[in-house]
Amino acid sequence: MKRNSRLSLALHTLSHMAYDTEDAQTSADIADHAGTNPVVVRRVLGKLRSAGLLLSERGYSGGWRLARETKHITLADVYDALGESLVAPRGQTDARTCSVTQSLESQVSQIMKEIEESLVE
Amino acid sequence: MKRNSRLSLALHTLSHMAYDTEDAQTSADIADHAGTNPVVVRRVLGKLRSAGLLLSERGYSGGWRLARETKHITLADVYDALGESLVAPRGQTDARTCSVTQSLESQVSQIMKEIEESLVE
DNA sequence: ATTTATTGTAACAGTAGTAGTTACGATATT
DNA sequence: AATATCGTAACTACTACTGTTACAATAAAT
Repeated sequence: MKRNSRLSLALHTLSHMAYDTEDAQTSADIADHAGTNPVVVRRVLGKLRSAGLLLSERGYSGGWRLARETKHITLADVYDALGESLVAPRGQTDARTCSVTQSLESQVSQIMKEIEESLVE
Repeated sequence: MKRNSRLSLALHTLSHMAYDTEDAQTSADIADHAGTNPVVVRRVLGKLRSAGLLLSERGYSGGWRLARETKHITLADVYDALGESLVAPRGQTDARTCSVTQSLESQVSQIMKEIEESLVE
């Protein structure tokens, strides 16, 4: 794994969860499947939890599960949850970002909402 | 300027060029407008030239100009020209990338093609 | 109560991409 | 010959990212 594979990790995890909505997945299992580290998984999924897409439970039989059906999770949701930005370096999108950038970002966001089937796939 | 502002730089430059298709723009001028360095500009625009979106001329009154009207340059063209990748770290998209990633990338690419007005704006 | 399994998070190291910069050759106009 | 410009290599500094270890907090199992 190298750079910016968070979106990839998030989408993979959501895909797998869609097939097994019953059991909670531990970050260790997810990390194994994704070929990465549990802490990395917790970091990424933590953002999805903050956005209300996932739930996590601590303790003995804890783990991660979907907060809602994947049918109702759009690519835009995930994208936004991760705070990704196609154009501007994250953090520079604070105040006087130019019109071109802004219009583009808003368009990207709208477009994202049109792809819902990518997670059902 | 920090990270991954290439797409931003490319789009801005194309926008400005759309207003003045007559004169060739020097990398120094473009860099001034964008608040960056001529070499950085040449690096980024060089990729657009390789993709056939721009033309450059060396020598005395040289500079950069559009290879075609911006009406016929899509966001997808620019995105592809820069070799950007939303999901996978660039370079990892070589062989056995998983189906989820591939289907997503292809969808993103298709979706991009639907936004042509963003450059005309 | 103790053990065990799990998340949450901080801290740190190594890696790698990026922007910025300088330098200089190649090229074209004046 | 002088000037202006691109093309590109080389280098530095910065920063984001992943991977990793460590440990506190929590919850179930025994």
